[in-house]
Amino acid sequence: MGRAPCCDKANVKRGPWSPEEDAKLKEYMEKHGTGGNWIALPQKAGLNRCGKSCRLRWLNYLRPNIKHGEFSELEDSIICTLFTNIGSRWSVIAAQLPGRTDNDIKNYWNTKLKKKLMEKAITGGNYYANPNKGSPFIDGTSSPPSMAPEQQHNLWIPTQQVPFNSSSSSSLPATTLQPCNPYLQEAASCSPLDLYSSLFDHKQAPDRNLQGFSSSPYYENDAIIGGNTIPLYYNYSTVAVPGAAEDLGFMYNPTTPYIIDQSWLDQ
DNA sequence: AACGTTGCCAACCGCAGCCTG
DNA sequence: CCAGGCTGCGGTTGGCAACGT
Repeated sequence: MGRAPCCDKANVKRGPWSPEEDAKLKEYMEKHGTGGNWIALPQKAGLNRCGKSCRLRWLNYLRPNIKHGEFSELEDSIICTLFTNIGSRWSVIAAQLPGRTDNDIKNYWNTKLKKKLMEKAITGGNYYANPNKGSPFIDGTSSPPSMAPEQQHNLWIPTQQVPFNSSSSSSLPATTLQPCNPYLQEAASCSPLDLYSSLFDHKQAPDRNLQGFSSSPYYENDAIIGGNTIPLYYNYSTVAVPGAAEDLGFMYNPTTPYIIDQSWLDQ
């Protein structure tokens, strides 16, 4: 037996809300709240809408203190860092940004922020050397190597967190790697297991302590989410780079998710 | 001016997990 | 313990506006 529908879809209004409907819902909510039952609410409020639709409209648009409009640099930073750490858990991310809804953040990420990061990645301004580790680059400089256009398609952004600090890769969820270069957009994907294996095997690093999010003087602010402490502004991760003398520490720019240079993996 | 394309965002959908009887 | 109902979540879609040709 299938699930009973939450409402009679054929007989409820769908699509954009009218100002009158908004006013009815707002008035009802301000007087009575949900009463613990969204399904029954539309009838009580005199709305010909599905309860789920009412809930969504209230949470994303009508409830007090909703912030609309441009996201600040700080908000960008928080979204990017949390996305890097916990993936697309928009409700958790929204909980850190007062006045923003998960839907807003999701839309903002999908339409603007992700693109912004991709472009930033191409410019090479995406990561910094850890001064305590010396230069991470073969040529001894502290800046990332400049990338020729033909190399640029080798940058990838995982669509969700790649847990470097996990000892077991068997339970990793499927993920897609998106090319950073928006102009090439080559079809590409790999499982996190592949990526994880690459990081270990190709760097001959199983005995090395690849760690993410260790305590670090670079953390300026932490967020406590689900009992875990997550650095809000910087991630510090140790990876082994072919050709380098030792494992290298990178500080990732606060507005940059993991950037995996495919050329590292192919050596 | 007309048409096609792209970007944006509100809203919908289906699923998982929680709650309750 | 179990089944059904409800809520919350994240992915996806539809439609409108802006932009490009």
